[in-house]
Amino acid sequence: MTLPASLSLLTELATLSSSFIKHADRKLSAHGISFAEFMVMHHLRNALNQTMSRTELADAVSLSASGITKKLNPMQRLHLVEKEINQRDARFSLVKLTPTGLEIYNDALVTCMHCADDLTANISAKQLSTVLEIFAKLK
Amino acid sequence: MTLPASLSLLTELATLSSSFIKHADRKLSAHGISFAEFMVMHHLRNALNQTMSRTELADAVSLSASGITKKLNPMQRLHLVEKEINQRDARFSLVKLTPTGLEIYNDALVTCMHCADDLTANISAKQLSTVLEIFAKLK
DNA sequence: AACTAATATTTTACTAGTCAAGTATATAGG
DNA sequence: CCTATATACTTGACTAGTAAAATATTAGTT
Repeated sequence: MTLPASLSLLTELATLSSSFIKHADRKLSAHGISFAEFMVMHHLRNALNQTMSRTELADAVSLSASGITKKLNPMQRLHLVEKEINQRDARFSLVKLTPTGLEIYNDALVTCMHCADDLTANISAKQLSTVLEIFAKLK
Repeated sequence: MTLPASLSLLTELATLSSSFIKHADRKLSAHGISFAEFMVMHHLRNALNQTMSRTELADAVSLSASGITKKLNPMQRLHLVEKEINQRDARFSLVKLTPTGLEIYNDALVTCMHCADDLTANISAKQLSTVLEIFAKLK
């Protein structure tokens, strides 16, 4: 009995990402951060004013509300990010990448790009863009 | 400054798989198992004699040696899998899917295929096989 | 056979996440 | 206004994973 290709996609996706994240984690440890922390900084870096609300950020990195709180606490202590109170609504607190955070992000980015290149070493640029197009349609 | 596509692949892969696994976890909870447990049973189901060594299994699901021990313990208590001692080398212990485990796996498989179909609803069969081909080259 | 090294697994101590309950603030309806 | 409800976040109790040390067994050398 053959299984549908869609199921293979699900299982492959899980397996691949799990091993790549572990690989990236090992490499990023040189910068003192995890891949999850890199992802937080990555989203902040590309946000307007390098600032996002905690909920936006949680969604972006697929973490729960409490998950993002617990992830950001140590990052604040290390001055990678800082909290800003929203004047209009004191319930929201905005998270902003600090200059230190930006610096570490930029260093980590180089490392992460090496990881990404290793990962994609056996596929062509065309294939890469094909996969990205298809990824955009998954959900 | 634009980032290389390879990096996007890495970040998209992480984000997609994280949200899909959460989705699958919610659906599979109806069968009393997690997606990670499903993956363990999935690999066992497709193994010769529905039996694998713990190390093989750990590699297959990207878990550490201790991770697989902790994952299998409750599965043994629920009689989803059973331990078999290898006669030739008592260090190895083989893990086998039980009849109960197989039954639950088969039910969960249906649920998981629905998840996989939802996931791939917006892409064609051709695109699906293209992605799988490319996935096979990543590493 | 006895000592060393390698392999497979488990245990221990720790980190990172979840869900549910709790807190603080804002909004809407009477 | 004031109560009810919703929203944004945090805290607490718990689960799932890791790395490193401990244990058990096998294999290789002398």
